Amino acid sequence: MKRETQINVNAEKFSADLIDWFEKNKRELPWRENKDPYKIWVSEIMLQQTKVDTVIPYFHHFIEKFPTIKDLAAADEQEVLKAWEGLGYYSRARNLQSAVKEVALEYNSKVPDHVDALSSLKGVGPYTRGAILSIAYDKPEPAVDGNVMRVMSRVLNIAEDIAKQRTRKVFEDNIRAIIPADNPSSFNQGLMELGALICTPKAPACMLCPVQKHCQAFALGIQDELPVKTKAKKQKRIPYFAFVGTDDKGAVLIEQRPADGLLANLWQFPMVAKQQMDIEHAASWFRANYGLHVKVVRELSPIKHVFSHLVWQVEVYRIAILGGELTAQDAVLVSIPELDQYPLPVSHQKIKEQMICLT
DNA sequence: AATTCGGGGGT
DNA sequence: ACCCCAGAATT
Repeated sequence: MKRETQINVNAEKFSADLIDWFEKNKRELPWRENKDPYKIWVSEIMLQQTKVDTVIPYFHHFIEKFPTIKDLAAADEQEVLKAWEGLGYYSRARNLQSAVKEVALEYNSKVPDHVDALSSLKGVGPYTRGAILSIAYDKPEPAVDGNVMRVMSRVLNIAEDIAKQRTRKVFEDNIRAIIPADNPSSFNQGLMELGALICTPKAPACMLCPVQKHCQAFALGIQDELPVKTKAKKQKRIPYFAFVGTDDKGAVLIEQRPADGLLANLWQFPMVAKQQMDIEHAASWFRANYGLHVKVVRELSPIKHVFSHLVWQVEVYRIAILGGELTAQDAVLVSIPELDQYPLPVSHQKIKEQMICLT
């Protein structure tokens, strides 16, 4: 018979062993220095689909630049994106600032401590909501991320596909039945820490596991079979041309990407899908789209950049801007030092490095 | 329910 | 290559 929750574990003893291990073995992380809900919030957004080691330097810089809700609410989006440059999933940064503005305006700059108010904030989903409520406000709410699903799929022997959206609810139901009211923060963080350090995706360190005696998968010797997760499909490859152009004063031509979609509002060197333009027609394409008279100088090193769902293969050309008047709305000519103010995706940072080297 | 959003590191 | 990562928004 199938049940909503399958509590084949002693909740009290499991929690006690988990929390005891966490308190003794937790890593010292910058967002664990205090319980400032704003800092917890920023860290949770940065940590979405992103490893701790990657986040740490970004977190330090971000908090130094935007120490409080009011600072972030008052900042230019451009500055926020620049602080996020290279971290990826840039809508996180834009949604975070949007939500912070909402908190500044509607909640007197205090991060909400209730489910409904938190959920209404942009970029705050079920996981982040639970993380803020449990870690910043000590409320016994589940915070189910990939770590938690991996750990609990093994502890409770749950074989549902964790790639499915609805599976998260199964784990939330189970966590609700186990999470202790007196220390939900260490419980939730303990599950994640355990997933990161011991109960790893491959070759979990079961011999070092503080909750080994509670683990169904270990008892059955099936820890390597869990969790069950269907495979993602292959990325689509898209070939592009990109152009590094400077005028007679050494100013560089860049353009801002659209406000929606991939790398929204970031800046880039002019780029066009190969499918849309033949390189023989580059000069007339620039005349038509930018109002500029250009000449292709030579080809630089191509860039290959892999995203979650697609791959850019970019042929890069050095061009000279000989004249004309810039007509493209979202394009600007900037000096090399000024270029540092503009947030570029990593793919175009690579192109920028090539250009700086050759200058 | 499936797809779209980045980028880095491990194996 | 393929996998994963303190997921959320959109379609």
